[in-house]
Amino acid sequence: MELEHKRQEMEQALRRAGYRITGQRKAILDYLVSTLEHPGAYKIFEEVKKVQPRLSLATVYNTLHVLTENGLIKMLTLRDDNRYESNLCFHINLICTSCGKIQDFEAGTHTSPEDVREKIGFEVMGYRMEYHGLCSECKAGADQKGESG
Amino acid sequence: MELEHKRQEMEQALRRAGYRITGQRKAILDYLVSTLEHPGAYKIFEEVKKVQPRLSLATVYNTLHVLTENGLIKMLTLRDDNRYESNLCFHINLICTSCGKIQDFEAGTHTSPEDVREKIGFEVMGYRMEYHGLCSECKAGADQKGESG
DNA sequence: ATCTATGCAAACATTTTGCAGGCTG
DNA sequence: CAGCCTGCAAAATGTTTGCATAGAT
Repeated sequence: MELEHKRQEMEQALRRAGYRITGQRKAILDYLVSTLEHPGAYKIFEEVKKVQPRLSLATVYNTLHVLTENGLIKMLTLRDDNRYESNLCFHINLICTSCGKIQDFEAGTHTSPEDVREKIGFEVMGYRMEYHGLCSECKAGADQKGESG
Repeated sequence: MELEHKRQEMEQALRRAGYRITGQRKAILDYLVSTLEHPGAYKIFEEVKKVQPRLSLATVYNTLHVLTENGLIKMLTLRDDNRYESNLCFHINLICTSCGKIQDFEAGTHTSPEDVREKIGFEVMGYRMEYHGLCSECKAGADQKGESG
């Protein structure tokens, strides 16, 4: 199964990075790769608890932290809560301002709001674009360190 | 002065919406339109307090809420805190993953990561695109209400 | 004069931390 | 078997709320 494969890859990545694979982490990975929702920490806690009844919220936070740090999942931060997604391919997050649902939309290079409306009926009212990276100052600092080593 | 003008327009908008223009709100608007930083609530509190010493944090939150609700400012939510900006023209938020600084980049229709690097030396490592609007279900609901009224 | 907005502090929700013991490798 | 990871509960952080009073219109 495709998802099973994806989870196994994530486990390998964790192992390689020196982390242990516990039942809790497995279960959290399972849930994250299988859901299309963009769950928050508490939602993850509730869902995974069905499989791991003794799970604690702190463990969820710990695991999410580890996964984020290692680039295995991404954190979306909405106005009131943090959500997580395991879909790392580039896509547009469609955020409904009415019900709060988040969908992913696979984007081509020149995807436009019209494409989104035509294909899945999502009505775009506004958008936001973020680039993450290094500002010129920080890049200069990083370059210096890199050159000297 | 341009900024003064912008603040006055925001005051008018608030007045039209039935809000009162208090010294605190004026001062907060003043600060928001004048800064290029993307301050969080506490930063705003600290800065505006220099002008309005009796200002309370709750008032800052209240005002930010009112301004956001009325579309006069936008909230950026980062991983750990919420930031605000009064720049409503479309632009790309350049978020430095090293120092956390946020800059705005005026974007054309086809701005690319290369443009950003060439023009201001920001090195793009990743990006995120969000569309905000109505999902198909919510749109259907809104249409029904609209038609029956 | 009216009624909203303020300041203060307590309430709240969410995330992090510290410690003793269990489990992975 | 060693040391990381877990669960629990308490601590820390950021935001909201309730109430009496000041202040805008």
